[in-house]
Amino acid sequence: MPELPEVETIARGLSRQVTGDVIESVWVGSKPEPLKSPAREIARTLEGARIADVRRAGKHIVFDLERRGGKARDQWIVHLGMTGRMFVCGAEAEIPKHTHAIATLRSARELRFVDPRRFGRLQVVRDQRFETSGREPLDVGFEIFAKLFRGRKTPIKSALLNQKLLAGIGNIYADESLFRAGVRPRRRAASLTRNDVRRLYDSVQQVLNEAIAAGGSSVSDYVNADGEAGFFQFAHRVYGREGDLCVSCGAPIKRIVIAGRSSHYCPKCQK
DNA sequence: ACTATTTCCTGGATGC
DNA sequence: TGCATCCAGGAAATAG
Repeated sequence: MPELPEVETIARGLSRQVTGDVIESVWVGSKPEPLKSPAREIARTLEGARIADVRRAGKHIVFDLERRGGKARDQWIVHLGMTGRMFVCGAEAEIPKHTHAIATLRSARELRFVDPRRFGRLQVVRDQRFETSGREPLDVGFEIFAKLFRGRKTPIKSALLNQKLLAGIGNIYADESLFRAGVRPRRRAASLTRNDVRRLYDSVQQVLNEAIAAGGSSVSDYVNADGEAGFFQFAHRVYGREGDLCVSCGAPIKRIVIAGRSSHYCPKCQK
């Protein structure tokens, strides 16, 4: 499932493939489509626009668009949800099931959005810079990071998943960060000591940077913009390892459910 | 203002 | 083999 490192990897790949290309026409699938903006507005905003850059914001892919001669700051925002894929292919390539949008490029290639589970979302933002409400975990300073958890009764795991606080962390990297920080997922966010928060801050940055370097985690069917799997799943220490032995102390990894999300941790290493 | 719970959605795994 | 059921989870909606 695409979280920050996977989206970062995809956005980099797409940026390399389509920056400078021009969107000639757009097709958006019929009726209940995963859209946040009306199909007509998406088509109107994209058609004729030049892709100036592709980048990541939180878990969103952002296509910065440029109009001929215009100064408008339009953007095409793509959220992949759980199973969404965004990739470039030739126009002759077979159109897979669950294809919801196709942008035809001047280079005669196509940019396609495919999402079986339909948790993904397409959106356009016009004349303003798209911003996530949460902080970027790799840019935020320690003091602001620490402040996010102050006074919060919610479990630290839930706080890490809350995109309004930090944008981009999902289930995998929340669990992996908490393991490295030695903090149990059920701990109330406000109960973390300054040292806990310090270790968590360092762990989040470490895990995300290592995962980006590994091209993300391919747990279900995630592949990057070039169709290649990432390999950070081999570095997971707790996620998906229920019953396996802790790499650090040998105790069996536990799995519990917090707010409906499975959470993995080492009962011996995490306090 | 917060927090917790429910809902959306389909493919793959599991169970009988 | 086949059919039903469960589960995964990001974020929005709903309830408390």
